[in-house]
Amino acid sequence: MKGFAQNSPRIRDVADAAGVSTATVSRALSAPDRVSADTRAIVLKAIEETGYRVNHAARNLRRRQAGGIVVLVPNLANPFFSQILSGITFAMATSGYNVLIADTRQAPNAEHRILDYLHNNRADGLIVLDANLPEDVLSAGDTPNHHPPIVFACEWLDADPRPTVTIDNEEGAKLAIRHLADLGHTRIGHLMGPPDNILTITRAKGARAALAELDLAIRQDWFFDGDFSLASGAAAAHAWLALNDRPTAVFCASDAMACGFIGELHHKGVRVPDEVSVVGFDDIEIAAHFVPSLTTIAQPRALIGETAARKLLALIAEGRENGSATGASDILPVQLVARESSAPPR
Amino acid sequence: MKGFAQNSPRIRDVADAAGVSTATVSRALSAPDRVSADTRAIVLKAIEETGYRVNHAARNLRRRQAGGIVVLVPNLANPFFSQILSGITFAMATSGYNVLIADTRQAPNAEHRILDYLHNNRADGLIVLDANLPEDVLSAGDTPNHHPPIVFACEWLDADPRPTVTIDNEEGAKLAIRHLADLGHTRIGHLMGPPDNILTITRAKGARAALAELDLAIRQDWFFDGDFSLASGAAAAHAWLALNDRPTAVFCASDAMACGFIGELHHKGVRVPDEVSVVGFDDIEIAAHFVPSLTTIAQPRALIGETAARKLLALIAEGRENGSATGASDILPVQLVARESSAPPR
DNA sequence: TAGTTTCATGCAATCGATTACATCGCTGCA
DNA sequence: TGCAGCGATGTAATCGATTGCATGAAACTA
Repeated sequence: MKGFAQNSPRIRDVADAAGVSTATVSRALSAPDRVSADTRAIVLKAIEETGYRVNHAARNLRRRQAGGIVVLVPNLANPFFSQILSGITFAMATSGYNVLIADTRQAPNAEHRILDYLHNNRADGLIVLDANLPEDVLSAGDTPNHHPPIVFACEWLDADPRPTVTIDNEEGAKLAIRHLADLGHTRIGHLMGPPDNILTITRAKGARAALAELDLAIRQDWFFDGDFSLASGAAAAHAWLALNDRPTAVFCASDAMACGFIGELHHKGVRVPDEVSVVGFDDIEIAAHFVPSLTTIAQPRALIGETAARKLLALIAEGRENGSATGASDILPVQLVARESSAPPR
Repeated sequence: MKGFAQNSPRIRDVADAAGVSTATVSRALSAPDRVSADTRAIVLKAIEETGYRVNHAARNLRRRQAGGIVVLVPNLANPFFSQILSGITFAMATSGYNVLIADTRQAPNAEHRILDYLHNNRADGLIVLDANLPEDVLSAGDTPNHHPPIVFACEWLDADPRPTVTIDNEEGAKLAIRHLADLGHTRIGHLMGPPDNILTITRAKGARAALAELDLAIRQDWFFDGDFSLASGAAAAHAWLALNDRPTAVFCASDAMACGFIGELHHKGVRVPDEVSVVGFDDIEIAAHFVPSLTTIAQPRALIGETAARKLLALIAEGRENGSATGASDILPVQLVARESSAPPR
């Protein structure tokens, strides 16, 4: 036995069964209006009877395409991305393209494998959720003709012309700060993401801008370092506790950090929002069920994935016909969701 | 312009550059010891110079394979699965196989597309994380030669001979119940998953067995219905509150439900573990940071994914050589992690 | 030294679907 | 009646890598 693929019917078998040529069968499938209605019916019946399935390898070879798109995820184990993936697969479901996922931070030689994806094999397009890839991997200018279309989602490269799907991060941060100020807080801190990350930078910028608008203090020691993770949120709790002069509210750049922060404070006997108010960012599913439930900036994760996928499909189709690759970018709206973790200061 | 793939070098170009035949180039890549060391070096250099990348469509066509494996996930948006996926992609990274993901509960006509995966195209193997697929889709007996190898992970079909990678669910449930009993609880309830799910059944069975061993009450009204989700945990909180005669501890079949349960009780002013102890199942990342931190049964999710992937690779390789598809199954160990959400009854 | 084996390599068929081009029969118009 | 035009279909080349078989050289055996 050499495998299971042995005796599966080919397009030739269908053609014979239907009494037509393979070309007609092929057309009945991929260009239905190029065959007469009668013939199409006969072919479809023959396909049914033989149990024929197209061989994608052959189709892709002939069409000079890969038949799939690749999603580069910084960390698959991070639940934040699962709903984005869900949106992507949803939008891709009817497209005929496969969805491949690759974890960019995963050994071994991830970099080499990503290059493999980029150089016009394996993928007809890419959705990149990680803008912190090695510089050269994503460099825009070089040999543009050898890259499949790319759409950035969530994260992006500054001053890069390629299309992106993002949310209004700056506005989100402002909403958070204003919300806390509205509650009466005047001493507001910010727990940031990883240093080089564009989201970190943008959200911190928004936070600063809002604080400035409101004439509130912007204190370096109230801007805590983190990396979006639960653990870094817990670590920030210690930093907060160590301060002599503490902010009465902290805006965290991710819900995960907010949960870690609150959880660790709880262990130390500090109550939220009684002693400190907390606002998160993302509105992950657990946010509504956390104790206390988490005030946060909601971003439409599934929609981000869906939008990015549709945009990529459009780019692929466009590139097939002519070369006018438009790089329009979408900015999806964010929304403040007020819950228990934020309250007026004591 | 017709696309980006236009002028990418073919194996012919490499052969010309190296002054050898295409056969030799091909062998230098896929069977290095069939060419002399000298030739191999020359070929590798030529590949480097030309920037050649194999065309996977052509390779797969010739090799009569799909070049990828498919993971069927019941719900991609559920973070529980992301770490399993992470383990799978990790184990697959060096294999040369692509990892495709498909959400089995996603419109439209998901069923049809799954059949597509099953019938020896697109995928050289499947990892199935959802044992509740339509019967006929996964029926074991029919036309076995037309199915690629399948490995079930997490969930499985009862009395199905195909290989599975699971954890010891029954033992996990027993650990949870015994832990609560050790703390002094005698009135213990169980929040279950979706009715037809094999995990629900097995964990409930383990819970019942442990309660029986300990001579504790097994009360129908203390077995709550759920579906593994946060929302169903919150709903169960209302069921618990509605009881006149309440259990002092509840073992939940998933961490998500445990969090939903605790969160909703919190809203109603009921404190955990003061008024009721809670034990979860899964040890998702947030469990350690929840308020209160969650006592739970840890299962090695990344390892499950990794094990399933390796098993599948072995099956694929095996099927290529001879037909002895061994169906050995792995049961990975679980572990109780005691945290704050469980304490002696008042 | 002649015969046999082994190793490295080349030649060319092959995987299965798509599609440019050719063909054929009709319709419609002059 | 004759011919352009059109729609439906067939023929056969093609996509690019792999691999069975053949070949020639080198190494080994008797």
